[in-house]
Amino acid sequence: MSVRIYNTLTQKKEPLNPLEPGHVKLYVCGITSYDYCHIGHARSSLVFDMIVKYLRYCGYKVTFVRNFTDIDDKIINRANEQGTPPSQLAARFIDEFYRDMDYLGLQRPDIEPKATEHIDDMIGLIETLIAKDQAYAVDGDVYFAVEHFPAYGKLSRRRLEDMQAGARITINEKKRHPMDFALWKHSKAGEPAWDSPWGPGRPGWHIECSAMSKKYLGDTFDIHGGGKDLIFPHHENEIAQSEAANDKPFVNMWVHHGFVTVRNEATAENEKMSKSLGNFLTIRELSEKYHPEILKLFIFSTQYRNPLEYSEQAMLDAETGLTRLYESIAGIDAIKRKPADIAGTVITDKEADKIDSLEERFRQAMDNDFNTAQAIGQLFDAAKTVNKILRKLPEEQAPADLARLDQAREAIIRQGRVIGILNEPAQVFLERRKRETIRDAVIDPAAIETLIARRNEARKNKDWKLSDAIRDELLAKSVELKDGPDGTTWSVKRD
RNA sequence: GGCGGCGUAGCCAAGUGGCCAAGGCAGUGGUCUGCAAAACCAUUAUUCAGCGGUUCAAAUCCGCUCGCCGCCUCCA
Repeated sequence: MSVRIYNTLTQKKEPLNPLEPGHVKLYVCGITSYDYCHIGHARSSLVFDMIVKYLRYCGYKVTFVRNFTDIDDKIINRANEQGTPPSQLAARFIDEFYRDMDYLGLQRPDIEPKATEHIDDMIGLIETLIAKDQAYAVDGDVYFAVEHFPAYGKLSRRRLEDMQAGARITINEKKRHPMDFALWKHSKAGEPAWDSPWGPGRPGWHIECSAMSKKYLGDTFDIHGGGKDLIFPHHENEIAQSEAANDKPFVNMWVHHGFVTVRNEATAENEKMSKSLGNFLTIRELSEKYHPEILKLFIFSTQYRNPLEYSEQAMLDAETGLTRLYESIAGIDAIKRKPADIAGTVITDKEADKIDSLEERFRQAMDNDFNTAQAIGQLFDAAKTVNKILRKLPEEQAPADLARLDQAREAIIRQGRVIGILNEPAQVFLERRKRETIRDAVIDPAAIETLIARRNEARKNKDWKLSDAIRDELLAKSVELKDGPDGTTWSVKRD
């Protein structure tokens, strides 16, 4: 059994076979730092974090590189609008990015190279391409000659002729072929500039990834990832640059995740969330409303390659589901343990098997191109089994049953953490959730406790009318009561 | 126009040719409860957009039709 991953290059699921056995080298295109990150960036970060976590869980050593594009036309334009130096703007949004990543609870990649710190590497690569007649300099610019690279289009499956037909290509007299793309751009007065053999300028967008991946991962590495929108032109161009320069295959597997879409109220249709459409929701906004694990459960409830529609309702569903998992764990934590000296068991073979096979079923789902949706289904299935057992657990329990429940608890948490959830003690999560929901309640906890006491007094006197009146009163304020064997507990109902 | 993808229950979403088509949310009936809530049990797609084809066998493979989305311009 092995991890199978969908490779955009071959359009097939393929077994992962690292060039260096047991060591996966992964490069992911990171952000261009000129604005706050949106939920689409969150999906990207979460998906690759999950992939890294899962591969490590499987025993692989993973070297994970993710870059920052900190010099680019968009950065320059935005900096000019705001009257700040581009370098300052870029640095600021890298900080903001880290704040978002911390909210999501993500580990840092092993290496996070910045474009501006690798200008020399890029210049070296461009010189190699010019020497090989794969690139040419014109008036301080350098362009890649796509016609000199026969494999151009192999990732995005398009031919040069087809692209020209419908493309919106800006006419550029300097280019020999309309699809040639810039490796180096000469700088106008006042723009950031680095010295180069072609005069002062800055790198084109694509060359940084070719240069930095080569530096940190070598000429050929295992996996290169990014959003589907990067397939063309960004990744296509990276392949062209790297393979033309190195004369070696660039990347073995290309992994691309799908978009987050959002409903357009005007057209009632889903559309990609993007800056140009102005319909994006920032991670910062989400962080004010939702626990990060809710966002993760929402994002991983769909396989990473499929589109994902964001909605408040979907987030509320995810919250309900996450709470369900935590409550199941809390149920095990709350067992009043009185091990009895009995060999018997209340756990059926089928239930025992559900628990014993959880890890295996989880791995099967994840091995199949990181099918988190299916994997999560296995977690819920296990939680259901746990609940079933808890319900029939006697006051004095068989040690074997307690051991099995502890095993279940451990297994659910361990698998959950691969997708970034169940990181907190269940009680902490549930208590905090309760506190957070209290904020929305129109009544304070002390008053609730007073009412509960009055109601329990009424119940003792079998004054059901008063008892129900108090319960209804609290329910009207979204406070839900639960009468259990150990007294009455309450929670805030969300609607 | 070129290329890629999607269409599975009220909603979300798995399904790598062959036991009863996972799982979640919502719903319904029941157990429990003074009544509730939670939990549990049962139930909710004789069917996988439609039509053909391949096969002993297809949601899964092939073709066509319809609908939707994305890329081809910056984009996760």
